Amino acid sequence: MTAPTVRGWSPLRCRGFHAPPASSLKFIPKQRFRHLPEQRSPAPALWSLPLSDLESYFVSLLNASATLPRLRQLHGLIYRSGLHQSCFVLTKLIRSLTALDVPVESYPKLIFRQAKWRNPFLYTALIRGYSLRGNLADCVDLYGSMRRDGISPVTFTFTAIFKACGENLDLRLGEQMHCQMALFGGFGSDLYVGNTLIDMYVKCGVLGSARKMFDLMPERDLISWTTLIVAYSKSQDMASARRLFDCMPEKDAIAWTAMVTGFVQNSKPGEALKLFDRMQTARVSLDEYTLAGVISACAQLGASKYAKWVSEIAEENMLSPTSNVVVGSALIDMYAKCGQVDDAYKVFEAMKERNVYSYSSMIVGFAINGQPKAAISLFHEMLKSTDIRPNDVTFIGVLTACSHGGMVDQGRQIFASMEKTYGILPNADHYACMVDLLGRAGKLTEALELIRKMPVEPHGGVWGALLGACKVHTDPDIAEIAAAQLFIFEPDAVGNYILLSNIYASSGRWDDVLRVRKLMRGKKLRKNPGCSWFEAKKGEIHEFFAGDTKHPRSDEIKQVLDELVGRLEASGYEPILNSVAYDVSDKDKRRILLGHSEKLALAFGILSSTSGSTIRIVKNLRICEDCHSFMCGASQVTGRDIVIRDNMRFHHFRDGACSCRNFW
DNA sequence: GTAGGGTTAG
Repeated sequence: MTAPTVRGWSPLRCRGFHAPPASSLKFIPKQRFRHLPEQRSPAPALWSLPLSDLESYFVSLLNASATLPRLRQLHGLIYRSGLHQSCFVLTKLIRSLTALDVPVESYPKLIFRQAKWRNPFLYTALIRGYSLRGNLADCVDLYGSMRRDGISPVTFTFTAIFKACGENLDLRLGEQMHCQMALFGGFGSDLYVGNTLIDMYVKCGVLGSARKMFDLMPERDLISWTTLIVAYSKSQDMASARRLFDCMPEKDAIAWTAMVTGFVQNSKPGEALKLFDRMQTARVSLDEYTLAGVISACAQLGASKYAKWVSEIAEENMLSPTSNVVVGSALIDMYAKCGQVDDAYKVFEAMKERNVYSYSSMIVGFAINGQPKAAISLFHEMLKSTDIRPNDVTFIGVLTACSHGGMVDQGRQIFASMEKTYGILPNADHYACMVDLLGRAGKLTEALELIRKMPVEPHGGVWGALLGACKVHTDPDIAEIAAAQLFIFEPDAVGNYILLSNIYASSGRWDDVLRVRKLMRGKKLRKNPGCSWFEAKKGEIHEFFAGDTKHPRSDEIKQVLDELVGRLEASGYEPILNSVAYDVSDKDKRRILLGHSEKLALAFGILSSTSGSTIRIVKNLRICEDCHSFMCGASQVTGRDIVIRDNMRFHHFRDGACSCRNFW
């Protein structure tokens, strides 16, 4: 055992004494001290020390003790040495106990009750114990006793209580305690107290009060600034977050990371990467947290050039996906979102440690890339050969897989097992998956019934799943019900109006089509122009709009497209004219269909890429039926793999078939 | 005693 050196204690000052070997602490029978040990005569060598030295010595032992049996042992020794009269030692003991999972009510409270003297720190240690477990009522009770005993609180007392108020979202009590604290004066200028108050107000959802606190603080540190930046970004106010960030007198890696991930969480991956670039220019070190945010930004962009770039950065910074579970899981998600599910699985396989994030990302990755069987089998493997328990997101992945794989019964079973076997209450998102599962299988009435009976309030996702299924199965009546709800939840989402209008168009209900168009005009909503992107070999992105002739190689593109249409028609392709939601001539419909942006992108892809390589296209809107059948045919006659990521999902076209099994 | 992270379906 190393001799302790805390608080001026030195072995040299205690002639003849050496710290006892660990084995000498074993002589106290365990059960005797289960609760409070009785006093016994001290061991001579140790107890001959002056009390102040003993105190320091025990505190150093307590600081180094991380297990309950060891703390019990020390407790015994403390009583035998007479140190149980020292508030300092007892405070440390209570703190060490509450840092473990020892319930405050049992052991720590007993020590507190038996203490001969109680000072503010001893009270605070127990209050903090309650606070750590989110037990606000007992925190405040004890604070009351403390005041009745005539003991003045210290800064720690208030930080513990404010933390508990934040955890419990109890704004009223938080404000009350804030006023109480003001009566004592002085505490308000304490940095820790100020920062904890900012955090409390943020957690309680009153950003205004948090900002006021921040503005009133006589001095601020990195934590004050970062807390507020995160609060702004969580409430989708990136402009305020950015303003604060730019005003920060100095920034550390955590502040930079908070800002980068703020952009990611607010679906601004481009901004996130720009800021990350600045972070690197400023030579700020990065860690797994930063990288996870950057990888997530790349995942949102979904372009493989970023995948390569970010993998290199990870390696340069010794953050290998093999050994770092956070980086590994983020990379799995990124590759999956770039449509490179094989690369995602390579990362997954190579990881030394996996957790529920790694498994969920991989399961979702398989599910959205048209490999439902792989997703389900990975789920079963996780249950069978690991101790990792699925969480709500894992079930989203599994249910999505069942839905895309048409496995209705299996989906129903898994959905039922969520609560029964895993204690996870299905939320509205899970119901959306079930509606999707039933809807894709053509069970539209059953899906509607499920929504009407669900115990949680349905949200836009649930009705959207139903509307999507109505598109696949052309059911304008149920579509009307779903759309009516969606127009309430998402009044400005153009896609829903378009979808309903397309369903009407497919059923030839042109009057209704016009009615929806009028509704859109009334709300000043415009259909987003269809746009597709193709990433060329060197990573440059080529953009195509529907009917676009602006590309420098437009003539060649048209030539390739005409040639392709010829070959497709020879093998039986017939344009799906229903996909045009305008009441125009068939000739015009054919012309409009041929101008769809993904077809232009495909033609350019064929023109500019090496033969045999996969053609990857990203599209801003949902792929139409005609383009879908066109791509199936194109993959067959050209022998090329085509991957299209539309705004809903991935389509992997190979040998004339799509991974989505024609349901999307 | 106080600040940053990765997985979510239509």
